[in-house]
Amino acid sequence: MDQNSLPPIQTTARDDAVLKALVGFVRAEALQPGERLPTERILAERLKVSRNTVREALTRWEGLGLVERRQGSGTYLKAAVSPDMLHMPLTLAGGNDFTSLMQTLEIRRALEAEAAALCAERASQADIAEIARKLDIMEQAFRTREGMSSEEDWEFHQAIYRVSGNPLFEQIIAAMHELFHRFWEHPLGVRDFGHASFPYHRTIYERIAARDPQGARAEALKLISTVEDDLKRGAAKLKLSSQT
Amino acid sequence: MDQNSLPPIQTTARDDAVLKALVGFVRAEALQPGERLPTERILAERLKVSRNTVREALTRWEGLGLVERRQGSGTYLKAAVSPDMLHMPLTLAGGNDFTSLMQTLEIRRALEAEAAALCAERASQADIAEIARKLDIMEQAFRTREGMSSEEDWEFHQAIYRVSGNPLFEQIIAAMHELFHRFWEHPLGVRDFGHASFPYHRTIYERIAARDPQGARAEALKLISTVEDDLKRGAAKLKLSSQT
DNA sequence: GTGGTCCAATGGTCCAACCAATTCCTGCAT
DNA sequence: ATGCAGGAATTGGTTGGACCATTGGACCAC
Repeated sequence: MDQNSLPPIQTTARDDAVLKALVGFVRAEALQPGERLPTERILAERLKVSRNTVREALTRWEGLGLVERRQGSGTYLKAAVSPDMLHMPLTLAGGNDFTSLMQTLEIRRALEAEAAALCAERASQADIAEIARKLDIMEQAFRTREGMSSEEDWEFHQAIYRVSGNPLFEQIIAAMHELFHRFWEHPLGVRDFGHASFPYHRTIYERIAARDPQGARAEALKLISTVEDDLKRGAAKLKLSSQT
Repeated sequence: MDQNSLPPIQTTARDDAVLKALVGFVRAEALQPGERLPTERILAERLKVSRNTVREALTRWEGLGLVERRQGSGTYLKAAVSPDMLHMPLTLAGGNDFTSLMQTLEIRRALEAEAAALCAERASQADIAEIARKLDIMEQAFRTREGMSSEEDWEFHQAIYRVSGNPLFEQIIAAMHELFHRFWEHPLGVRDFGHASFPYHRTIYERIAARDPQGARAEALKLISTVEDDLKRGAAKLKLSSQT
């Protein structure tokens, strides 16, 4: 017998019910990400549950990154919701050491390469133009400020993830990017960190514009490899300085 | 001015502090997954916070799958915790439909290819022998039972992830695998689902044994492509049958 | 305009009680 | 002794009400 044919009965599931109702509300009102949803007090009154129960439900959504709560202001939708969402919370035991950064980077290499390939397959002319725009901004920032800019660089890559047509790429890499962000400035004391990756941004774009998935994948792999090299260089330097 | 030089200050972070304290407690007591942690009332008293605050913190952990709460029994640890965990809650819109499966598969293709390449770089002779063993088991199961076996196939791939030296690969793919396990059996009614992927398991192994990262990556990409084709075939079939 | 003050709205925290599920122990019947 | 019904204690789930801290806008003096 399929054990799935007899799911456990639900006697009480207050907060789940609250979330279900909230999904219905968001869809009924056609709320977009960024908009504010009703106050906890109003929700509690309307749904005939305690405010604490509402809060537990919202806490869960906050943990999933679906809403953001701002004291004194309200609760705001952060992502689109749908009745049949699947949640896949991953918790990775990792630290701030060299090994963790390297492992994270390997994941990013995998996803970056695939996203670039998919992007080259699926990009419309408008998409390609948008990526070109982000590339220009990034290159100008590079020349003006004499170095890689986290912000504009990140925008460029995000554009690629978005055009790939698969939101999971952006979600996963965004989570890792947050972890990386503090080191992105001057990781491990390497001054020109990221310089070597600069030219590959344009080559990736060119392969995408040429609708060449294999080429885009190859260039993305090269880009991440330069970052890995920078990281290794920094680690070696750190090891050396600790020996003195 | 670097906008990072003025980060937002943190005035209150009660529940975060609770979780931090809880991490310390778990490590101090060397609690293993499955063990019970103190009751909410005791935690509230010890930490000098309200029980509500404790509950909000535990709700977050429950959402992340770190603990399990059983009414009348207690709260139990479900996974190892560490001070510097990285949380990556993924949400895929749409549940069991074709699009979700496809998007998940694209992520898997990215990770599978990279894991195979890293595996080819780093595998020791013992590692290669282990993978060969898993491959033999899988191939025998295929011939005996006249079809792909989820179990043995999964074991083979897991072995590759493990040898890649990066635990993140296995963690991420395992989360997705668990989520879609029910569909891996006969997804969308395609009988011989996965048959086409069979020969590529051996070719991947051969490229790994030959220490050929590029080749291993290419073979892994081919393997996932066959699965994608199967999926598309199933979707087309479904669409056709729904039109009658 | 600029800056300051006040105030209402809103999320954050706290408390005390009760409900519901679970666990465990007691005591009775066998 | 054994087994089992039944109740008491434990524990998470829910409720209602209160107060605190932050926000953002309205209003005002300069």
